[in-house]
Amino acid sequence: MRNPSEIIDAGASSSNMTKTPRRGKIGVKRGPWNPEEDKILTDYVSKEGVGKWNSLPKRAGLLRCGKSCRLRWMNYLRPSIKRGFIAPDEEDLILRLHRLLGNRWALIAGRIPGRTDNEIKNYWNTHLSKKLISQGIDPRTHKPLENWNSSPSDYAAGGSSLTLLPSHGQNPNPTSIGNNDSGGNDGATASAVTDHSNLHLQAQHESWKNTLENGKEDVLSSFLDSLMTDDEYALWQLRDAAEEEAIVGYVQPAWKST
DNA sequence: AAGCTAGACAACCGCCTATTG
DNA sequence: TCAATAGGCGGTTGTCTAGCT
Repeated sequence: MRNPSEIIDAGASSSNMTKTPRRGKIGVKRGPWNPEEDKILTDYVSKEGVGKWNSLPKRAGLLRCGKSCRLRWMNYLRPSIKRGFIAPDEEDLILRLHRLLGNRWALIAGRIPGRTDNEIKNYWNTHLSKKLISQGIDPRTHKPLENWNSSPSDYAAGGSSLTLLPSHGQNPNPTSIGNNDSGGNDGATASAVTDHSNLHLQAQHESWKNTLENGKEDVLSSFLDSLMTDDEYALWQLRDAAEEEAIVGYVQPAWKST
């Protein structure tokens, strides 16, 4: 949160303001929203609908920039938003999705009803990344940290129902889309990626990556839906979808290439 | 009681992409 | 085809608050 709301005034200077904004439009209020502003925005959006954010403040009578209005609505005022405690199953889903998608917060939030990208991003940065680190797992790559020398029992610490080590005996540290380009500590885990199901998961990720890059959002969507229940099922679903939609040839699935 | 510190998270910023004229 | 604009996203900042010393 910021200072008590401030309005950027044309005559303001760094000497007579408690804090000089890094940048700001004249006559635009910044900082925390108050209940009156929330009500104005909520009333306006419920009457007129969302969109045209840039002109909305003027039309609604708010001294805010359009981006700020949009953010406030999307992250806090939308009726569908579920706030507060993140349940263990939600946490587990966030971890699974992050392992696949990396820091694609909006994409992750889209699969978790009632949660916003900002909320998930904050939760990740303040809770989950630290939890993974404490368990010797790199939160960016989901691979074991190098030089992490805690005892194995520490992996079990944490107390939640996290499914950090996926069921079905899959590779616990598959490549994380978008975050694995640097290579890094592959040596520590290379030997682990040997069994059949691990190959399946690798194929799953590779294929999904290709799918995303080529805009097959419908396939991606069904794939992500299936993540809610079962990774292995997800693999088969993706595979079937890829075959049916003739992605084969369009994008060669990883399981076809071996 | 006062000061300090770390955690939590709302809000802002800059960049990128899509859309429109 | 290009430029302007709007919308969306991820990274980061900075304040508040609770817990500790």
